[in-house]
Parts: sequence; structure tokens; C-alpha cells
Amino acid sequence: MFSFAEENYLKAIYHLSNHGVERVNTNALSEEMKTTAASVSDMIGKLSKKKVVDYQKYRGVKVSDKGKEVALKVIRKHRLWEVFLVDKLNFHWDEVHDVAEQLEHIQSPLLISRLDEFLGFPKHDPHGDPIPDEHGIFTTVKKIQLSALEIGLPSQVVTVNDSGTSFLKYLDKMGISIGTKIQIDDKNDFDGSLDITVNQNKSITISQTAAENILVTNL
Amino acid sequence: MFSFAEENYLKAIYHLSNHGVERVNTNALSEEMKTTAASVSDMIGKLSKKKVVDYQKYRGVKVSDKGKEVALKVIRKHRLWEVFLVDKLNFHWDEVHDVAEQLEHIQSPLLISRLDEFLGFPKHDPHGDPIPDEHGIFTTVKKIQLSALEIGLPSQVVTVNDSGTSFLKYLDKMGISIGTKIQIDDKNDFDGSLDITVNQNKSITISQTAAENILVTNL
DNA sequence: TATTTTTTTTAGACAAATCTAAATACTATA
DNA sequence: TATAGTATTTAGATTTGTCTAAAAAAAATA
Repeated sequence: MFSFAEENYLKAIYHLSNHGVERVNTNALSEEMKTTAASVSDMIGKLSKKKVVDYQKYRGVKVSDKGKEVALKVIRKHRLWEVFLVDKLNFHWDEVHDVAEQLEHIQSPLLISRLDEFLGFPKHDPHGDPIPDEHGIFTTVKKIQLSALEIGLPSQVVTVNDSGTSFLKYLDKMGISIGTKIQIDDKNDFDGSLDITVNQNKSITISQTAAENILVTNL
Repeated sequence: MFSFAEENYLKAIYHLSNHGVERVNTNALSEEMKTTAASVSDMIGKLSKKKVVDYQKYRGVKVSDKGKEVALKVIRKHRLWEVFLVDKLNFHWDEVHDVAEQLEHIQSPLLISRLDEFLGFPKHDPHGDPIPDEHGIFTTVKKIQLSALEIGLPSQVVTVNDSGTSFLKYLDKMGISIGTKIQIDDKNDFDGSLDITVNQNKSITISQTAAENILVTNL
């Protein structure tokens, strides 16, 4: 039905458009896909002909209802496989992305429903991102950047913005993972770094960059 | 390193050449791959340039040492995934082939070694075929076609030659699976069918075709 | 051994996904 | 609003894997 390349483009468009709301421009997409603007133009033309994106020349692109459905199916598969890798095969959360990028293209509805069941119908992947159900429905909690949290308010880590290995390893070292309770003790204005208390027992300082990539929810 | 198509060709050549012993001719390969002889010629040329097959024009092809290694890796992955599907996701043995054909191309040595461990280092897939270890080594038992078994000798099913759904469903109906004990009571010369006793308690008659596709070992 | 039949290879084309380079459209600025 | 600069698209090529049709080689048969 859809090639790997087409599925990857749909996923990227969906992602960059904030779940299909805004239009995505060609250059942003070429950067995300690590390819040229010309290639993006070509592919968007094809996707448009297949009615999975709404495309207006020079005006960017967004997924159609059908395209959103395809994108969500791929995302569902990606995240379920990530749970499998971490929960069953003892992968570390910074090791799963590349493998899941491959596994997400396996075509077999039966496989995915059985995998979902085998994993106990998880609602979130190892990075805290929600897993859409077979109809593409998923729940979101209201989340803010840790850097935007008020001093003194208790919060809990729900997800991270950067799935790169180096960031995830940094979080490990700091003792921060999905579900970790965090409270800001003080903000250092000169560099934006934050003094925080982790799980009510450990005080550390983290950079502004790190704090912007940690998303928390108020408790 | 190798495309899906290349991996599939190597696997087919290895298979048709009886584990790389004999030369495989173009037509046999085109039938196996469900493609044209011209396409096979093209692909063999590419594989030959990559030194994974030994190719002589008009004289057929066989895998080189390097090619055998690649083929065995793919076969190992295919069979491990089949075990996963049957043991963990409750697939039936006639449902696993198509999905495993996709999963066998996932590239991640870590994934495969972890999967192997998770499955308890299985030695055989659900159809009774041996699973090569990470070095491509696997053990075989001496097996003969059920149709070639002598009357009266006890035997046990080790594998089946035809992994098609209809054959596997037929075996289920007959109460035959990997490990089933079979003894031939009589051979009917006019059509080659066999009267057999299954697991020492059930007498049935099976066709010559079926008997040729069931491989047993003497007990 | 000459001829027919079968098998295999070559030639030329096509679709998918990509690229570079050039052309075009849009945007921002003077 | 004309112009410079940026973003986007088109044109033309390339690679991979496939195809059909034709040519060439090998095998079978008379």
C-alpha cells in the first residue's frame, strides 16, 4: 500500500505539523528527512496524488484524514515495538529508536494486535509518549517544559523532547527518567540553569537546555 | 549492506542448492522467486560482482562462503522470529511465514541475540527446521521422506517440506505435527497412499503427496 | 551430426526514490 | 514598488529492481 519512504514522510509531516494542524514547509521537511528540498517536492507530489496529504504549491503541506490514519498506525507500531524492546528484551531506552524505525514498517495487523496484548496494552512508550490505539486514539496529559515550571510546585516527568542517545544517557546519570518526581528549588538567572530536587531526596543542578527538553506535568 | 531483494535471492540460492552444495539454474530460481529468468540473470550478475555467489554463465550459480554466511544469518533471523510468533504471540504454525519473511530483514545483531535469549535459545523453528547459531552452525538429524520409510519401523516427524497454509492445515486435521510418532502399516501401490498409525493410537490414510512432504527420522 | 527445443542472457524500457543544477515563485527590504 | 534574497519547483540523471522481446547458447532429438 505505502512504501517505507512514503510512511516515513507521512510520519514526519504529521510530527512537524503538530499532529496535522499546521502546514509544513519543504525546507523543514528536507531537514527532518535529511534529504534535499527537491526530493521532498517530488515525494510530496506523489503523496498528494494518493490523497494522503493536502498540498498547495509553495504553501507547504499537511496530512489529510487518510494520511493521518497512516501516520498514526506507523507511530503506534513504532511505540509498541519500543515497549517490547525495553520491557521484554531489556534494551535501554536510548538503544531502541533505530531498531523501532525498522520494525514500524512491518505489515501485519494481527502481529500488532497480538503484540499489544502480549505487552499488556501499554499506554506509553519508554520515552513517555502515548501509544495510539487501533483507531488512532490516544490520550495526552497537559505537559510543560521543566524550564517553565514554577518554583516549589511538585511535578512528574512525562516525556522528553530529545530522543538522542547523549541526552538520554545524561538523564540516566542525573537519575531522571519517565515518572521521576521533580521540584524546582531555585532558578539561576545568569545561565538559566535550575536547582532541582529529584524524587524528594536528591538535589542537583541542570542546564537550561536540559530543562527545556524535559516535559513534566503538575501533580 | 545487502538489500531485501539481495538477501532473498541468497536465501533462495542457498536453499535450492541444498545448503550451497549444488549449482542452481536460472529457471529454478525464477520459479522460486516468482519472477522472470531475465530478472534472475540481472540479479545474479550483481551478486556475483559482490562476490557472494559463484556464477558461471549458462552453468548456474551457488553461494560463496561469504554468501552462505549472509544466507544463514537471514535464515537464523527468520526462524527465531517464527518461534517468537508461535511461542510468545500465540500464532499458529501456518500463520507465521509471511510475517517472518518481513522480520528476517531487520538489521540489528543486538536485537537477534536478545531475542534468542528471550526465547530460551531454541534449536528448531515451529516447522522443525534447525536454527543456525550466530556463527551459522546448526545440527541436523538424518531425515527421510515418510513415503520412503519402511513398513513397520517407528519414526518421528522432524520437519515438513511445504510450509504452505493448506498443507499445514491438512496436517493439523490429521493430527500430525512436529514430534508426532508415525509408523507405516501398509502401502497402497495403485496411488502411492499410505496407511499409517499416528502416535500409536490412530490409524489413517494419507496421500503420496503428503507423505513426500513429511520428513521423519528413525527412532 | 544437423535440427529443433529449451534455457539463459542481452537489450531496451519502466517505476520508485533519490540527486544536482537551473528556473521560478515568493518574501523582505530599500 | 522594484530588487535582492530565500524558498520551492522543475528538468534531467542515476540507481535498484523489475519487465518484455529478441538473441545466443546449450541440450535434446531425429
